[in-house]
Amino acid sequence: MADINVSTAASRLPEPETERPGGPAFDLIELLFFAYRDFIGDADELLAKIGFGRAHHRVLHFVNRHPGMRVADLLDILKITKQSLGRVLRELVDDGYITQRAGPADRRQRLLYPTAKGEALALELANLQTRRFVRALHECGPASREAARRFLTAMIEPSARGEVEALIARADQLSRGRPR
Amino acid sequence: MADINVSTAASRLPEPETERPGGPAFDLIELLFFAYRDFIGDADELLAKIGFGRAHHRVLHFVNRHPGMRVADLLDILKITKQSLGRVLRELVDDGYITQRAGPADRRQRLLYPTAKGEALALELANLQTRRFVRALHECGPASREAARRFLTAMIEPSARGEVEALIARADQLSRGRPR
DNA sequence: ACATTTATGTCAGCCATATTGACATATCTC
DNA sequence: GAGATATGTCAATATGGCTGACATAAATGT
Repeated sequence: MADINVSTAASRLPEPETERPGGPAFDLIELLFFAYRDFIGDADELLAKIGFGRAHHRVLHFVNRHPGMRVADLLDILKITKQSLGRVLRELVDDGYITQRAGPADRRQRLLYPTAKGEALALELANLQTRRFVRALHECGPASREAARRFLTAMIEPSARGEVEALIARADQLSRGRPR
Repeated sequence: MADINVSTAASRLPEPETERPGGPAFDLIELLFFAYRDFIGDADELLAKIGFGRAHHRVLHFVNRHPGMRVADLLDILKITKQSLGRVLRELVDDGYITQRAGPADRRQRLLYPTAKGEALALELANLQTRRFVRALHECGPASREAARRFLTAMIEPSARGEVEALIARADQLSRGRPR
């Protein structure tokens, strides 16, 4: 990052960088911006190698977390249209990362499952991002994982929080059913 | 969010949702995903009303934080090409949010400044996002602001951390020079 | 049984944001 | 004056969204 050409006289004060209590939290805004950029960047690199983008990542991630989910559920989580999902999902199916099976009770449904190949990729991507969390939380001390969980949860729109927590709890229970 | 159609039998265990210590941190990954989505969503709504997108937001934000910055610096922070910046910057200038002035020392430079209108919009956007931080941190207790800062900083790629911290410190010093 | 609704998919066209490559202009530096 | 630098612009392309319209199969309701 090139040096920003601002008044050279300004570069001396070593004061604490606390901003006015009532003012905008520019520091947090920017830290979250850059943190998220690097967090997502971990996956981007790997995805680019196989010709996929973030859209593929999101779809594969949620299908892997909730094997057997319906297309409608995926659309609802991702908040995109079925047309947008269409191409991405087709590519994931064509390349053998996801399979579709008719629902046992309702045969209109095309339930989505990761293949072994899909699971492997999803895990590889999650491991990359987990590594970043683990490193960061290690720097932040022992209780920081729960603190981070609480903080991130609190950042979610209150009206959506319940759904997100339920989503995570459901997936955790699913994966507890089929360990390692 | 529609209910995800998974085995109904799975929905009973009220166990703690801690995952295996060594496994992927799916919960954190998803919490950050949804937290960032809502964080950016605050601004998206306001931007949509005036026909702008996230690209405009990013440009306006950094120009407002570093008045007088060069185009090259902006490209470097945003990590986009000048062609991509081109349209967005032109629209911001045409609509009176940003002005360009030739550099006093080097007249090839087009230093970027927010107009009063641009400052107002940048502040409004930052206030929206700050409100979310304030609410979340209030839920997390008194020391959580510094904890969040440390956590988010730790999430940034170590090689980029110095630059980001310097960027924030420089902007804070700039704004300290022209209070409220 | 038939009409309607639902779950899914697909075609066509549009928009926003990014990319690469080539080239133009003004200005600074040696 | 030659060359490097800061910026801008044109053209073509990719990705990932969108809306609207329409198609098919299967479930549901009367």
